[in-house]
Amino acid sequence: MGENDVATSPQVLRRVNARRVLEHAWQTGAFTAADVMTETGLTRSTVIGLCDELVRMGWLTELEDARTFGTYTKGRPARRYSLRERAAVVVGVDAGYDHIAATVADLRGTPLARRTASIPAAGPGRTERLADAEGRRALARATVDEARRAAGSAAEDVVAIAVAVPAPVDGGGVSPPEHWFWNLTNPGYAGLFADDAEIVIVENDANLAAIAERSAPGGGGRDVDSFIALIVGEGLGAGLMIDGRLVRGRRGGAGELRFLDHVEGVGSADGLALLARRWASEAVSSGVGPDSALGRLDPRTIDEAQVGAAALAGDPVAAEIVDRLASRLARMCLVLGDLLDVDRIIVSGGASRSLPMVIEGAARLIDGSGDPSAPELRISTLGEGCVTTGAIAHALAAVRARALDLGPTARGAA
Amino acid sequence: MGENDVATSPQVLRRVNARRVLEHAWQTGAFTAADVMTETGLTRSTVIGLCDELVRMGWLTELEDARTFGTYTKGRPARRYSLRERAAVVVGVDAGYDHIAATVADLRGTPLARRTASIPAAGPGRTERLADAEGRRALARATVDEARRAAGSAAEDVVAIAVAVPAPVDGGGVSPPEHWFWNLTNPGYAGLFADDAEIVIVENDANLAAIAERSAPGGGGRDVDSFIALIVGEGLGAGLMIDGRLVRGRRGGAGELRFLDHVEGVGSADGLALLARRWASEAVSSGVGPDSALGRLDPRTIDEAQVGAAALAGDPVAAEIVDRLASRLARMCLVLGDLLDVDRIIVSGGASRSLPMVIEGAARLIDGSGDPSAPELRISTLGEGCVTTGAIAHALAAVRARALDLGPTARGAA
DNA sequence: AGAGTAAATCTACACCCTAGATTTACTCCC
DNA sequence: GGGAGTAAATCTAGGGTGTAGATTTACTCT
Repeated sequence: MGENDVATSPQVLRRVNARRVLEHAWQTGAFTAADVMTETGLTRSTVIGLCDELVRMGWLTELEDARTFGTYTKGRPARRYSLRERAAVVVGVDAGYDHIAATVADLRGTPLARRTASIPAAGPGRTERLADAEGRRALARATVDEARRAAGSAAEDVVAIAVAVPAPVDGGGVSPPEHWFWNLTNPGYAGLFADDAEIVIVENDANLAAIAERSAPGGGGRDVDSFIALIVGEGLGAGLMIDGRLVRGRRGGAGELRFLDHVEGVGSADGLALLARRWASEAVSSGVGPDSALGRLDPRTIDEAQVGAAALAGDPVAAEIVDRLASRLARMCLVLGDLLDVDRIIVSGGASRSLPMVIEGAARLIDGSGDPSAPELRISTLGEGCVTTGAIAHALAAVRARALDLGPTARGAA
Repeated sequence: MGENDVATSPQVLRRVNARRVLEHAWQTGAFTAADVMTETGLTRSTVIGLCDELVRMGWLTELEDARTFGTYTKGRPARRYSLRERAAVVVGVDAGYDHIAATVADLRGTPLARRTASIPAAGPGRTERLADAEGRRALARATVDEARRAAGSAAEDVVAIAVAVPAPVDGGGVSPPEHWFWNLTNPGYAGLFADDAEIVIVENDANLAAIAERSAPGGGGRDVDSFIALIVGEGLGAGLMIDGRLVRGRRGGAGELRFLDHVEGVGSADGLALLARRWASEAVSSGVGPDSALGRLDPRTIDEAQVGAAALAGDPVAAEIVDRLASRLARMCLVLGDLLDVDRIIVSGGASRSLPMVIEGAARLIDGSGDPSAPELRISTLGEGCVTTGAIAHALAAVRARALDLGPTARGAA
């Protein structure tokens, strides 16, 4: 009755081996049958059969330039295959509170085009943002479409979309309803893009940052499989990568840091940027000595970058703020490191660049704590695009996992 | 050259399907080929072939009493198979600070024999224990051997041993060297039992409690796959079961609660029993009113059970201690629940029985906190044997995972 | 004893992989 | 330019594993 339903049979083997070959292609660039043979232990006949099948499906291309390419020395030249990077594209969306960015990437994660849109503040006070839920949905869709067109891709080429939001997200892409901020920043993106791609993922931004760091050069890497990606900016968010996998929790809320309200020496989950501004503004309002350049700034528009710059220049008021922030961050990291036993905490987000001395100071405090199990604190090497990189990586991982199930319709023409 | 090494071939399928059949046997009791067919989608021929193979290996027995058993109505009676529960035994060891208990169980986890030994206190002050590392190793071995003999099992019948210790443990069964307590309570059990069974596991006790709760009636269960097992007694330990799997951390230290030192309203990772005694002793020493029965006790030997009993009897001093403990526990649970987004926190360990009002009080405080994401606090339904149950479950899980690899020598006579 | 029934067994047959012989497509060298 | 030499590709059994469906078997019920 069912045609391609159960099939607990030899055919399963074929699928398994096809996956292995495709996975090899994904990790390696151009390759020959011999490469796959040594890695998988399969016979040449089998490997070539599988490769041809994958070519027919559209996932691989045959390169046919063994000679042109320098590798060949003697003997019959090997057929060379490689992943068809442009068989489809994925879109990584960073949908923050004050901006939306969409990046289109090929199947290796190489960015093809990027479009960003910022959501303006309601006033100079920098707190409320203009766009409501509906506005955000429209903006997200427009930004994604623009990026896709800029990449020269058709709508059917998009096989996966991953959206990063600064809110907890459950397995179905839904954020808990209890917090207005979460409802605003995740206004149903899963439903919005449901028809645009076979795979649609909505995920917490810090979780995606953690995914990005896992494969980053200075990040998790092969040896380090327990770490936390901490996004510091206006707020705080943590992505928990423990034992090589993401810890999400019941409704995706693992890594929420409200509990810092109750931690001595921290007291709130406010971000470093927010606090730097607030403390600087307070200090200036109540008057600072003439040796501080901060005193010449307007306390209402003071900026965390200004605090960071002043601290670097040796300003005593700014230095004190940096110290307070550093000890706060250090305490936070020690607490998280103790409970979750991670090797490393990797900091990204706006404040990691505008206030580098805070991270450095906290790292020194942690090193000096004498705790042998204390985590190592690092600044992300990925910079601004950390979250987007993670979204693309996550989307690609989903594509890889389901590659053989995806209908050929979704993957452009051969 | 190698005989049974790679084998990326049809034979793999056979293994996969054999595992599926064996897994069915493990979950179901007596079964027929038809049962497996509906569950796996395999053909009768295949299923029967696999069953016969598993019988030959010793994992299954054929029952041959389709008629005797009431089930049969019409048609040719089906052959009935079932797991050979006594094909091997596993041992679960609860190696605490002040006691060692070994339970021998069959392949379904049914306990066959149990032997316990307590490690006496060095003095009436109840702090230091007599046995050193070497003494503990000897005692553990003796207790395991006695339990095994009591179960009527030969040494070769033991296929797996799981040891629960109140210390963090890494993947190799080793505890971090930095803490004397950890070195004392895990004096190299992995090496000690290495030759006694094919599978030797050393694991943190709270982690094993979490494993036990997962399959307990009131515990995790199918619907709840994020929860924390909290062991309260002299100290505190947490087993983190998030998204259906155990969170262990770099060196097994996830769930260590030293960070509570820095949490307002908690302040230390001391256990409820310890604090109950300390606070009661302090209160009595500094004098209590005549309406408190505690005043008649010797402050040096006062016991947490006495505090619990007094509180139940309405003693005001005890009630205040209980209240303090409850608010401490509630705060702790809210912090853990917030960071890890768990459905439930399940409390076990000595203090959950001697101080039930503390748990109840904390549960009320959490309910009353108005936090919609707050976890539900429950007392474990497993009682004393929680850790042992988890050790057995964990050992069995390991056996099931590797069943087909285990040589037939390890599994008694047919 | 005979009909009815459902499990067990038996008999193709398709698929997948391996192993080894053979062929092919090159380079290198005289 | 025409052989070695070489390593990949291809071809040809052959074994293992599953399904599908006809046939046989072991019962119960009448």
